[in-house]
Amino acid sequence: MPAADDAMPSRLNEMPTWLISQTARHGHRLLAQAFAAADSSGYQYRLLAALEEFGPASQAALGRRTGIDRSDVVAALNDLAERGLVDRAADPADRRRNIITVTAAGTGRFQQLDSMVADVQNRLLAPLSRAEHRQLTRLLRRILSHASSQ
Amino acid sequence: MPAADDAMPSRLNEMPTWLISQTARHGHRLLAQAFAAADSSGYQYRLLAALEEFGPASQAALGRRTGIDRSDVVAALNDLAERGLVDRAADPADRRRNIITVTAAGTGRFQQLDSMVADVQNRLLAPLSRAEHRQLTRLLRRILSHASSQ
DNA sequence: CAAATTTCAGTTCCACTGAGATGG
DNA sequence: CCCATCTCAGTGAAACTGAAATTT
Repeated sequence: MPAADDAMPSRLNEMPTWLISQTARHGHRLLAQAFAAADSSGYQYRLLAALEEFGPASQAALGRRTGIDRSDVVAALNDLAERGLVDRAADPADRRRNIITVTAAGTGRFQQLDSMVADVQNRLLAPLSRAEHRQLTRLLRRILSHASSQ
Repeated sequence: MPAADDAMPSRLNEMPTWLISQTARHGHRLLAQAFAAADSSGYQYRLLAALEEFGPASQAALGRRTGIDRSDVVAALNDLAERGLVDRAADPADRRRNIITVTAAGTGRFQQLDSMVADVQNRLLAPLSRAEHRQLTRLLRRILSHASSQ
């Protein structure tokens, strides 16, 4: 975090990578605080979101959909399962796989986390108008789709 | 990194914090690769930039100006000093302090790193026009100045 | 045989914390 | 006595790697 009382090198404040990473840091801090206060994590939220949207899935599929590493998927699902937010069951059709399913409690939890996350978005983008908000997401999506097509 | 062949939960792709952090990740990867190829680091670049712009300074001041933690400043300056890119000298006026000064070699190195970094900016923002480029930095600065005034 | 899945153990990078030693 | 500075050691989160066990 740049100190308020000491000027940053001016190069940095004009540099897109710097502005983007500072903004990402700030957003990440807001999210981390919110998840910690809810005794949860970004991994858990992302896994629940994938399960809500696509239905039951194997752990490997969840990892691919959420961009979470296979090892971290295991750990986050252990936590979700201990809390009764998801069920883990062997797949009868392919015994290498576990099929992960959201429980009713998991759906409730997800909705709670989801509105918390939406609130963070609003706080982060508070200084922007709706039009600017859309402008920003449009520009970022352009950069990302160009990046992934490389 | 989201897999190309598996759809992300649509919520995530509409979420500003997500888009910002993915973009930051991509920029960070590009920078890390470039710095590694030049056998340097982002910390070293930031420290050299602060020294170039503001002149000799104590380690604590460098840390405040660059947003680098005091511990990490020590380690990065050790590396820069070993390579003869900066000089460390005790401050005669305040013997708690080290005064850090860039050497001529350090200035040359900085200019080399600086053009490398500029190249990364251009590659990251390649899909945007100049006007969009300015638009993006303007929006991010608005978010950050609002964030730091909280 | 090769390939995919789950799991565990460990690594790397970055930001940060705590504490000691020195000095103002 | 309190505060600032420099340093070292270590912590914690996030992303990742390697390899073993199982199954396809």
